[in-house]
Amino acid sequence: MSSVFSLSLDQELIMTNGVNGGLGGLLAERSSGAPRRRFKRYTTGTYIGLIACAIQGSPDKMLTFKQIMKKLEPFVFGDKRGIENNIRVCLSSNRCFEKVPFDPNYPNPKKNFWKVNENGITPKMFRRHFKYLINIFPGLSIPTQAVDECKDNSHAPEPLACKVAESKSVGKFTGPFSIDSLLKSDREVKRMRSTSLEERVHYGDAQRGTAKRKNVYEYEAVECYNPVSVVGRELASAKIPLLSSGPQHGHSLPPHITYNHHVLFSSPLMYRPTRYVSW
DNA sequence: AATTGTTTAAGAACCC
DNA sequence: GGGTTCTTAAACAATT
Repeated sequence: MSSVFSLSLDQELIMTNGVNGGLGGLLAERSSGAPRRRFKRYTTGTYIGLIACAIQGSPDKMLTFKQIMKKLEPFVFGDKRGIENNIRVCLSSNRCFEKVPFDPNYPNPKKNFWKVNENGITPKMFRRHFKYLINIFPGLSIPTQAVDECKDNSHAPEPLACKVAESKSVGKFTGPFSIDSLLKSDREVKRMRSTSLEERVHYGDAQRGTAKRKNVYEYEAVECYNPVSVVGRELASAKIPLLSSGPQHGHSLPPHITYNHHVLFSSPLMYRPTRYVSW
């Protein structure tokens, strides 16, 4: 079975800063012996988002490091080794990426698939690394029907489903994990939840490894109170329609909208068909 | 030797 | 402005 994961060099997925453009900018060449390069933060994309998209665009939702590099190859210019290093750092230091043994019977620490661990995606990470998907997914911002029945929202984990029901918003979903909320300031979101959420399970570090991380995610963990993907829950509770049959702005949702958080990454429609990369 | 993964650290951009 | 987050570089270990 083959799958086509399309990436467009000139659209929102790829970082644009008007200078270098695309990964050619983010992944700029480093001249040997030169002082540490000043990097330009790109507004709409990061390594994490890109890697996640590459992985989720694969048929099995997991790739080896080599396969990841292969997927991103068209966007890699210049110092390939440095870029590989950066991607490795990203993979091994972020909890949103998870290793899967190449062969479970013979686990090998150096031979793994990498997959996206949605449990490791916090709202903050979502905003930072995936928010550009909002522009690609009209369904994430369209008015939605009120989600007023917990029992019918069987695809969504209970805690959020009930929270959504509490909000009873007609027209637009405004729950704590609504896209709007996700795009609001963390402070606002935390204030919204502070009165209703009691015990939260600490997630540990969203990133692994470095010393400077050790106290970083203390408060961020507050946003993850259930071992279920925050992103997935958000989409579930908002009953995001599949893009292929999604409603237009101002239209009501079709009756049989099912929760499929994989749409976040898997739909080929998330990319404009400007340039395709197949694998 | 090459590849893969982990860890540390510094600097810069981002966010509150 | 200060804390946080991301990018980059580099060293190192383990494995192929």
